[in-house]
Amino acid sequence: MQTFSGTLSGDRLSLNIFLGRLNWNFLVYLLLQTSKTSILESVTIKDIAKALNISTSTVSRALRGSYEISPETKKLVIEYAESVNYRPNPIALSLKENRSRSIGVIVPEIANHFFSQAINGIEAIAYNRGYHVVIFQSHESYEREVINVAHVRARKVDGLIISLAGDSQQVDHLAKLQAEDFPLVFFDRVPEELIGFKVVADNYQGAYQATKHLIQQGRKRIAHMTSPPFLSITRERLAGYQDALRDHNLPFDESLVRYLSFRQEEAFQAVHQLIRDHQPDAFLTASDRVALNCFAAIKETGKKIPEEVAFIGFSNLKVANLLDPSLSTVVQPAVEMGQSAAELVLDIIEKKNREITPRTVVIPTEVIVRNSSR
Amino acid sequence: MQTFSGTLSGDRLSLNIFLGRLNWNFLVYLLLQTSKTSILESVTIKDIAKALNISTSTVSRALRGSYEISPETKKLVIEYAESVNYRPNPIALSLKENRSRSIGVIVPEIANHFFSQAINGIEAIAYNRGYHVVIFQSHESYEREVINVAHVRARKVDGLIISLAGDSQQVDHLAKLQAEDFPLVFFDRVPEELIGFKVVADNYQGAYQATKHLIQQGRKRIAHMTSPPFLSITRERLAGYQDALRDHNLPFDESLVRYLSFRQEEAFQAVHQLIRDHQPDAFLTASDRVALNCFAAIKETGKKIPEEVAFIGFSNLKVANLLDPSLSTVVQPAVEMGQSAAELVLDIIEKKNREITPRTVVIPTEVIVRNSSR
DNA sequence: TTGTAAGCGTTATCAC
DNA sequence: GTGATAACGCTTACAA
Repeated sequence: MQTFSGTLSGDRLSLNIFLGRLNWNFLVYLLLQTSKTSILESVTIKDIAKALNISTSTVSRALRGSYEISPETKKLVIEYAESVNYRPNPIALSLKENRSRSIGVIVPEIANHFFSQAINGIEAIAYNRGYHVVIFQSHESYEREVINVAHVRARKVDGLIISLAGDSQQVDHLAKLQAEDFPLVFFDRVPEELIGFKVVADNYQGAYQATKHLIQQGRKRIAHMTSPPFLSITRERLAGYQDALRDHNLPFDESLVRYLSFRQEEAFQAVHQLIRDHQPDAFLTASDRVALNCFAAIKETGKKIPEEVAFIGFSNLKVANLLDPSLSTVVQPAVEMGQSAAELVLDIIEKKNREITPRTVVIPTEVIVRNSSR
Repeated sequence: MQTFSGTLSGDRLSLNIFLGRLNWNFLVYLLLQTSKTSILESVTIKDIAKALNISTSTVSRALRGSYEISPETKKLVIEYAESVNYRPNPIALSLKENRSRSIGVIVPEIANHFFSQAINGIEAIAYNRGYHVVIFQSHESYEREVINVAHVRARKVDGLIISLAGDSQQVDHLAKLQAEDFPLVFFDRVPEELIGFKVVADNYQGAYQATKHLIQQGRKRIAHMTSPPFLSITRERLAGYQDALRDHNLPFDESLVRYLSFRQEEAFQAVHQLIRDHQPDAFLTASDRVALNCFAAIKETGKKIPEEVAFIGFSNLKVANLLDPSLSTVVQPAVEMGQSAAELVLDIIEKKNREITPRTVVIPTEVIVRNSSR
């Protein structure tokens, strides 16, 4: 390794060096054209440095537009980089900077319109702000959720948006993240026992308005088919349902409430048993999945909707609408919730220094009534 | 930087060094207990090496169970690593090995049961074989697809499974991947102009059987609502439809065929116009999305299904079943297709040397008839 | 059996 | 204004 600075002079020598550069350039150019460009390996900053006979640091600085590089060098580097289709290696960057310009999302299930639309909301915001989104599924299992959280951290995502698995009653793995100041936003299915950043739908109002609507339709025995009792969404909706009954002087009958997991047979059994033993004249159902399961179950019993039993579910507008335009719905504001969660987590990531204080963002729900005839 | 090899001798000096080691260990141990374990940074091989006063290479080898390490050292390292909850940094590994033990999946839309279930199939296989799955959406846009392909490569995924965007009539970006010998499997929406690895449903048979069924029900004017004409799935289904008509001596009436994009209004208009001007007595519809759009549109016209018009669509069993148990379906074998694609791409990745020759895997479809009464 | 050092692609900190 | 060098975490020749 030699440095010639100050020892080089005279036309002849410079000329040689100049020729040397040209040859070198040409050789590298050929190499790039053949092996490099066409085979898997991609162009690196080093390749550019060699080709242009300058140092990698200069290339790096030129590419990031550093002020200390001369305009000519800058131009040369940038144009050459473009010509060989240089792309910085995000993995090398992640290793160096210990971050990945990406956020993780853990949802119970992707094959669920609520979550897939929420992901669309998240992606829209994330991409606008220069982040990638990496998706993980817990499949409603606590264990997989824990594993996913570990992966998310190993992959050095800069933040995490999570909706709890139906199974997750322990939240130590998340408390630990919080303790480490890792940017974390809870989404839809949030843990009540942790304070932190949360984005939820206005489940209380949704349930209240839907119940009120059913009552105003003259319904008196409104069944409430809902999710597992330890989820906060369950409790909020139950409260809205109860308050609406109370405000309209109807009794709260516990035997009209059923807590369901997400399995289909369970909904079938519960609906059949209810209709047989408790004569409900209306159903208010929770979440996308539960709503669909119950809707199918009711249809199967042969009861006419809405003539014999009214039906209104928390669900995705699109799904409900497409398959039965008469289906009234408490719209789950999936996309908006996703957007809000993404904005929140990115704000936390980027303003890491000036602390933001934990807060809960409540996205309004809307009750869409499709068929008010009885 | 100094080397003492050969210059160290004498009891006193060794003793000092030994004491120095002990102190150092203790210090590092404290550090690990406090800052390292509890704050974001995770334990590295270096930390372990320091703590145990051995070299990083020894640690590395011990952890991967190399035969050249003494059993005692191995035990020591492995136990210590466990005790501090060491996890190898996958990013560093990716950088070193120029691969990531992950496969990319590009689908048009995640909020589509066919694709989200296919992803479930892919994930199941991939995880079993120690790979991660990274999901990208093209949102039916050619441009986004090209960008996604670039990202996929930058992220150094080891292989790619792709279902073309509704928009993608050019496939240069994929031909390029193929030319570079990048492990690539086409899935469901495959390019006809490229030879390569493909996994598709048996669309021809599905359409043939469904049409045959409708004919046997006494239908004579069967409309075919399908996807854009340049997609191979479209052509295959059309062929099945035509052949079934021919085999049963029914005329093929071009005015009963409609090519639809994936937008809802389009389906509505087409259905209304068909019913008004061409009196179809049955509908055979393509893909999940088109099927649902058309089903909703038919319902809206007020025509009774199946009394006035029969309906059978290529769709996801679960969706169709849940929302209308009477809906007959050509089942899209989403999960199986995903599994098959994953197996294929992993085989290609892992047997990179002994070449596998391109092939097309055809997954059987099944026609499920739900309501045969007229 | 173990240690040293180079390298994966990039940037930051020094020099000069 | 530019170049050497170290560092991010890990593996692997090559030495010892």
